[in-house]
Amino acid sequence: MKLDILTKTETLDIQKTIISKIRDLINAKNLEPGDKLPSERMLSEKFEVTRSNVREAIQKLEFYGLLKSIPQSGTFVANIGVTAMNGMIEDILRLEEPDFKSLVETRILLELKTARLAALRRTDDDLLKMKEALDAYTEKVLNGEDAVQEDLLFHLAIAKASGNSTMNTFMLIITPEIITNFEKYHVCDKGLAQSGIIEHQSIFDAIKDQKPQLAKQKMKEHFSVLYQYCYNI
Amino acid sequence: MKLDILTKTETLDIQKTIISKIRDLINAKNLEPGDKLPSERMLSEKFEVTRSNVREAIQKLEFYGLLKSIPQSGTFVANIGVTAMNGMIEDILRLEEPDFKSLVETRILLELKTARLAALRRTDDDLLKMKEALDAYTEKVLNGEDAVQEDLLFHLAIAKASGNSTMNTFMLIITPEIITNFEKYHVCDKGLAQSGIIEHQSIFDAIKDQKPQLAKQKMKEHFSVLYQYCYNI
DNA sequence: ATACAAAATCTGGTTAACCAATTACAGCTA
DNA sequence: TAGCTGTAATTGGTTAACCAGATTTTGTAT
Repeated sequence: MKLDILTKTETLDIQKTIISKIRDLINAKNLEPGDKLPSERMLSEKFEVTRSNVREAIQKLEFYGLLKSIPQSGTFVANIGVTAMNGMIEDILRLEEPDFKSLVETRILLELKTARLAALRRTDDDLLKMKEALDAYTEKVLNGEDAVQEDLLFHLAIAKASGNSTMNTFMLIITPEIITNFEKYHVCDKGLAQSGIIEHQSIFDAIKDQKPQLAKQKMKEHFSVLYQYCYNI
Repeated sequence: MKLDILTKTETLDIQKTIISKIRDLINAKNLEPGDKLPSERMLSEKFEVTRSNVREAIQKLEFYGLLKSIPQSGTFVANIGVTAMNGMIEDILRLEEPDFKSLVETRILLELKTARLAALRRTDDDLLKMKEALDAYTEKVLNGEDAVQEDLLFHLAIAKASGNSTMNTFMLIITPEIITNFEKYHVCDKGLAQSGIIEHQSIFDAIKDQKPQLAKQKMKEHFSVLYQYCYNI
């Protein structure tokens, strides 16, 4: 198990090394947007690593929109100049694992906004989905069961109703990590679920009645405990 | 070229099919958190697809924190129950490509916050990095050159100074798409760069002087044109 | 029957050979 | 010489064989 972690960080280190070598190469050759990178085989030979490693590194840079691979043709520099390329690669290399405080802070930011937007834009279908999630949550809590999942599904339903696909995606990305940390730090073992029913209902009503400011306010109150907890960690 | 696009969407469809089949399987077998999925080979045989396809689908679900692969052991359901699993997979399947409006909306949300946080938390080193980015931007603009890259690097420097790694990551994710769309819709071909210098300087000063509310306000003014543009698309 | 050891099997990950499409270029034609 | 064509090399992607470690099964001795 310990070995597994070791090899994993080792793999990450190799990837970071390759990424910085790709950056150096782009700088050395003064590659502009649209220019072609050397082939994966050449890079793997030049860097003395396997082609798989090169591919993974390229895919990561592709995820961040810096490169673009085209089958049977080559890998190309995206529509970003050398300056932005250098800056962004440096940022990517220094990216650290998100801490819990950072996750909660971001979640609150996103959810205050999605609640407001949902009140403005929710369709009737959105409302139905939110109602279903709300009922499922309420039932679980009243039965004294654990309802962390239903809790978050209600929040995801709001994100969906916000009509903002980017925020929806970001909520999906942070949700599992939030759940993990909740369980790790036992955030929800504090009888918050009961009061949660009323708070969720208030948020739902505000969105249903299309009152954006109220929805945001109710969401803020819902998170007040989390705020507290976050600052005391 | 058209074929390329076709095969790409086709690949995505296959992946979505596999993901939903994995969901069905988790439901059918009532797999709980920590339970093991069938091996990749069995899944590829059962679903009548290649193992590569199965691996890609699993990796996607791993990215969203729903599964966890352990070498030489198996793929396991993460610490998320069936309910959340079902809801999140449904959301992931329905995720659409982010539209420009959604991107801009999210960017503004993030940047108002990172500006405020940067004013509260920036270190002297952060300040130095921001100053460098600011000077690079100013010089380019004064020389009449295109400075979109330097513009965004300044904003990324702020995100970094915010001390929130999640928001920093999200900024990195949306920045290239913002750039692409800026060029696509010619957002910046409007002589905004000149006024941008003053606005950037104001933001920098507010962060330097550790005035969070002012930093947020100045950032808001900086984005007012973008707001306008976003609503008129 | 039980405890333990050894071997066979099964796992995700890795590697290298293979593929189809693209590209570059040599050579032919007009 | 200009333009075309066919062939060979190059490309990222795919596939199947392979690897090392974990797991299960099997066999043996107590």
